[in-house]
Amino acid sequence: MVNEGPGSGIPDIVIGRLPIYLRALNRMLQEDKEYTSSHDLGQRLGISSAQIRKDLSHFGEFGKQGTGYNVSYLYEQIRHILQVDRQWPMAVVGVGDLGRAIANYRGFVPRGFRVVSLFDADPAKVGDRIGDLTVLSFEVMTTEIKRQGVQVAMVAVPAEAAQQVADQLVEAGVRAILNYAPIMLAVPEDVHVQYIDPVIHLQRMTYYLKP
Amino acid sequence: MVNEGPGSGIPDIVIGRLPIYLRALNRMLQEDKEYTSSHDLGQRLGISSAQIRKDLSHFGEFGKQGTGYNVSYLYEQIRHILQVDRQWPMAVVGVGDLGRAIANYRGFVPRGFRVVSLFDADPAKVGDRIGDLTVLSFEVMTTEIKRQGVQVAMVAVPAEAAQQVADQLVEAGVRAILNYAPIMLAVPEDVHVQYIDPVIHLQRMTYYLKP
DNA sequence: CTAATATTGTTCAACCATTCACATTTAGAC
DNA sequence: GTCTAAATGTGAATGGTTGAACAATATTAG
Repeated sequence: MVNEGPGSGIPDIVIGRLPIYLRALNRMLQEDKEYTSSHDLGQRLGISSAQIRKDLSHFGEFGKQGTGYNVSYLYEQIRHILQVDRQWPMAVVGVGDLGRAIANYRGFVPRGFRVVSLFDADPAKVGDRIGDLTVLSFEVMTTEIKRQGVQVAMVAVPAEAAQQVADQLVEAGVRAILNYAPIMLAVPEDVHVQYIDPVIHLQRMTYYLKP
Repeated sequence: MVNEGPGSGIPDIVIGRLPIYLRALNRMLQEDKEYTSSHDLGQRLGISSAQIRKDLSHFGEFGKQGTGYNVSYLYEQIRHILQVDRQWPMAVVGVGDLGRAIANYRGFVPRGFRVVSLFDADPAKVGDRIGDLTVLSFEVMTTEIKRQGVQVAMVAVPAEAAQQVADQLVEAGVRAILNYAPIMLAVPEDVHVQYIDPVIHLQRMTYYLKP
């Protein structure tokens, strides 16, 4: 089977696991591991081997019976499926402590992303240099994002400002937003949003922390 | 029905949505909204009203027919269920840019958590003051965590160090770990782990970003 | 070469989660 | 006081995801 592309009916939950497989495969590459199996991979990730085989089968046949999967080949295939076999320029909006940490993070580039512009509403921060980038004002955000062809943005502003920022990003052509503000964003159907709120994860765990 | 507590068979996916409901309810409180409905709440969150009613029904009957839910009452009930109607002392391990951002974040306290200690392996960082906390060395980590009764920790160290840190945390009595390092942790069954890796979220979105 | 072992891709059954639909209750209008 | 509209909580139906099992195939050992 060769089945790929959006709207082709591959469950979103399957797409959500591919990056996890990718991360594990990358680690295996670093360990100079040449072959793996669904069982091996599943062991590391706490996922059943059947599920891994089924997930991959949505996109093609990547393994060999008896042998398993060539790590480097499978890695490249999944990179291609997820479209991270290229580099996505990314904008970061909000340069507080978190925005700064994001801007300095070295982990994006090897995995398909690169921060190319920083924005903040605070005039006191505009002009600051972080790494080799200069913080820009909200006024130039739309034109700058358009100019650089940015389609992916990370939002690290206070909750109160997040929706307005998102609106401006969408207006400028951004199609994927990773939102760190603790609020749901309303965006057009064709714009993707993912959320990161550490407190949500913490609260999910305390439920189970009975004495 | 009065059904609460771990092992009582409430699906984990339901527990995972409660913090999201809580966040929306908190926002309604700020807006001085007195009543809400499953429909209203679902609208804001992009969740069906039926699902919200069913989720809540696992824990009791919190609404009134015809009227809906009293925001403040439902808020307190969910806070109680999740055990965030108290303050959990929290340790942060790894004081790079991210650890620093976490340590300075003002969003934990109003939602049930408080960072009470910081640790780093780098002797150059030990002794630094961040907010009103002093960075401590790994040597004193176990004793300090035990002394303060910390059960919740956030890990913001490089992937290579994360497993070792987790082992030490578990040894010290930590039962819930929020891991920012891009690697799966092996922990005993009764220890809970949640993961935050922004790149995972980004890669999940680029799949859909076909031209 | 043959037998034994390992592993894939896929089918099917079991399980889990979501949505539908409705009886029931409440508030508010007239 | 009665009627209408709004909303809950839940049982039944639907839809989706996971796991077990197996035929097919590759590798390795003898």
